[in-house]
Amino acid sequence: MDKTFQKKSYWTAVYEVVLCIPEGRVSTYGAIADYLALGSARMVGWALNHCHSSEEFVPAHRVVNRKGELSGRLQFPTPTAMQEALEAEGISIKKDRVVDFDKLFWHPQEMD
DNA sequence: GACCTGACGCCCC
DNA sequence: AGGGGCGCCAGGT
Repeated sequence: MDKTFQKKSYWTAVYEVVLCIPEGRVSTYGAIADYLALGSARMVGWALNHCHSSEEFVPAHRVVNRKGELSGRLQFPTPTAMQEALEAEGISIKKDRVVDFDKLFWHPQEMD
């Protein structure tokens, strides 16, 4: 694919939602997939894997799996980048898991 | 054009 | 309660 011509694909919708995640909050692949009603959580994760293709910065570090684990941390430039990015926003990480994930969890439907 | 893979999640044993 | 398997959809090879 030629990135010079940004192809409007499935992940564009995912980016839009991810960009709406408030700073200091986190969301899950399943929640996003459920809100978009497109594909499945797996698609969201796969889409975020291509987030580097987006011109805009996508706060992929705010997206975790349903357990609140930083499942995609290994996909970042450095394995600790995701954790540090979250901690920079005031989110505590313990053993690759978001502390108080239940409280920090943000559902896209919340912005409606 | 067919098969495989993937930052997940839920149902079934 | 824990572990394993199938489903999801699109892109890449």
